[in-house]
Amino acid sequence: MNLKELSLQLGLSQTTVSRALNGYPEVSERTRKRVQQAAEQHNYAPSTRAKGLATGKALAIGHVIQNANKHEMVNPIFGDFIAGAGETYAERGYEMVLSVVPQGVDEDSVYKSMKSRRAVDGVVVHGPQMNDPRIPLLIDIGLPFVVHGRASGCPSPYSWLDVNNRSAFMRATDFLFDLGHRRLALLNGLEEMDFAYRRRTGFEDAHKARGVTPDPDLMFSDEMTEEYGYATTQDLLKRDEPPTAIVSSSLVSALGVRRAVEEAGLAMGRDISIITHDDRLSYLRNGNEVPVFTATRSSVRQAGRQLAQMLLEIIADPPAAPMQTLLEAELTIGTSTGPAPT
Amino acid sequence: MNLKELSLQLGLSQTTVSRALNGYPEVSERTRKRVQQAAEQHNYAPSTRAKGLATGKALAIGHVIQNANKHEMVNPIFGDFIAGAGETYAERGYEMVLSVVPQGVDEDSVYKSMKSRRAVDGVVVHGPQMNDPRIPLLIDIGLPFVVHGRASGCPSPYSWLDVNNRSAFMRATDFLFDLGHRRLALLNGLEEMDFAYRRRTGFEDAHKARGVTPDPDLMFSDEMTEEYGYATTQDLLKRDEPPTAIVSSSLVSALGVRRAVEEAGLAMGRDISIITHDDRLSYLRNGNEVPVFTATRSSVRQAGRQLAQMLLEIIADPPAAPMQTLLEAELTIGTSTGPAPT
DNA sequence: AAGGTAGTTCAAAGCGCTTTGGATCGATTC
DNA sequence: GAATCGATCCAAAGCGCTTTGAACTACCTT
Repeated sequence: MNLKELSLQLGLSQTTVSRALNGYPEVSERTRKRVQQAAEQHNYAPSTRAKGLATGKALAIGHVIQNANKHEMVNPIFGDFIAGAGETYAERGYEMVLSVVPQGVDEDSVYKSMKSRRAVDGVVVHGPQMNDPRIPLLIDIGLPFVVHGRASGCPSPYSWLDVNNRSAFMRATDFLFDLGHRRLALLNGLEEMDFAYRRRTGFEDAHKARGVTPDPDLMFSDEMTEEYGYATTQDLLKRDEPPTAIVSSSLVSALGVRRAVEEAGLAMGRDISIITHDDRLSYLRNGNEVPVFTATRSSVRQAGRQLAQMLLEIIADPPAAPMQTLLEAELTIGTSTGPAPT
Repeated sequence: MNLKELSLQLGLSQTTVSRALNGYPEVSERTRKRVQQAAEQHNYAPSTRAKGLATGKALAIGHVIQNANKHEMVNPIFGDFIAGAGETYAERGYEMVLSVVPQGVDEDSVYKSMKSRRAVDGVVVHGPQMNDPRIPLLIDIGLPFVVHGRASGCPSPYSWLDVNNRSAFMRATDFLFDLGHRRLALLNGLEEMDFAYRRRTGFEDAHKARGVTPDPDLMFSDEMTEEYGYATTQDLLKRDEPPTAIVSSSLVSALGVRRAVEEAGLAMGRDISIITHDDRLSYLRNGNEVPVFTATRSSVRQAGRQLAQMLLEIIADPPAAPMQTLLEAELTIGTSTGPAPT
């Protein structure tokens, strides 16, 4: 069923039917009702393609997954973020287009192609790195976008939504200091990622505020796997002066940390304290009602929802200045932290 | 830049330019080269919408994420599956459209809408349950689809790609029997999921083949979280006659199992054996080179790639009979299994 | 020289929608 | 009674592509 057929059925012009369905005022309420009913009955919905062609809008937002980084790693937060963003799109009648960058293909060309094919009205930039080249590119080709995170070092302003990683990790570190800890380890993500840089800064700044010099031997950076948390912690515990507390960038790694700790016959919160960041992934909960780990937490799904709203606003009504949203992570107290052992 | 402008630039008709770019034979090689170069130079690519309108194809595949199940859980395998499927789409010039079912909206209506809006050429059905109602629906509305998994009890034939869950779990169970184990526990996923049903069947059938009656008190079914693995194992170990081996449906739960085991001062592979299914998720590896857990494994990313290929084939050239692919999981031996303690 | 042919190229229709610029009509105003 | 007006509705153009059917070459054939 298409517009033509439907309007023929109704004995109305295509114009009127189209206007009735799109809520224009120059259609009588009686007619509108009649049209809406007929549309429903015949299961009519305007063709996305035709509508897009006619309006010049794609009614779609692009998300690009870089497949290329080490180990073909899909970002574990991806699913939840997408779910959040998708909720917003669904509410607003937008479609979400996912583009996987094939091996050996330049990621830039994916954005250029999206632009020239007019396939999307805007894109979301995932996993920004420091000085991320995608930002100048997108500004250059004039494709609206919002970055999930920030990219330190980018000269031009741009829209973003980010968690205040620095303050989160500063608070976490402070919290440990308050508990009497002095030797703290940091299990961070890959340093080229902007969020990892900011977290390290928070960790270091908290040290400096207490007049403590952070020990480079206690700071690590890698892909945040369970194995990484386990192996690093094992190594740490073997040292002469092991740290009394560990700050982890991810719940996945924290599971590994916990394993090493328990395997060594130690108890979290008593012998060694652990704070982790928790993205509130749906399939990896930090306990049920009561959190297991003390954590800086911030729902990545909520971030997805909100970021999508920002992007749609920007598309609907391009603002003079970029939109920037900084979310604060909560510090939730679990059982993995306690006073420093004396 | 659009077709009209490009052909004006070149002094050719739109017809010729279109044909040159689409590889039709009635264009001289000289002209084609010229056209291709000009297209590249001006960054021209045909508008997806216009092309779709003209050809009647959407050049897009839909994936629907049900957001509605318990705990708003996004399936952890989702990211990797999508990444795999996306690779195929990218190679073949297709787009991937993700649709999140908003809370309170009927999932059926999402498929109907995709069909009536002609937004996609086909869809992938994720996470089939027993007697899944989506399958008759899709057959009814005539939207091509392939199911990732199977749906026991569906009367009409349909295309699917699945791992042989039954044989995988039968082999795993057999393997444990061969090692002398007799009291085996099963930590399965939610029973309404078809894969969970099949895995249980494999587990039970292996018992029957040995003349052993599976103990219902040792069989569990829940969402496959770390906590579930941990709590269940803890409980099991407290019993008078704890099982000597555990079969787990997911690596995430297996991590919990391991934690409970180690916390109890026992060693995997010596005091208690564990086999888990491993979807080879990129962010949750089963060890690096050497697997930690003995596991039935099958790459969900590869499944995504292959399933997407099937669907594209079906769309390009509808087969008389449905296409069905059964993948066999490998049994990889890690350090988590060993002879039953005597 | 007329006719046939393969190789190129093109004009125009059509895909299904939105939107512009009227047209129609009964009611209201002067 | 003519003019104005608001409320409805419509015909047709246009969005950017593909594809049909035809035309125009140059080159052979006979």
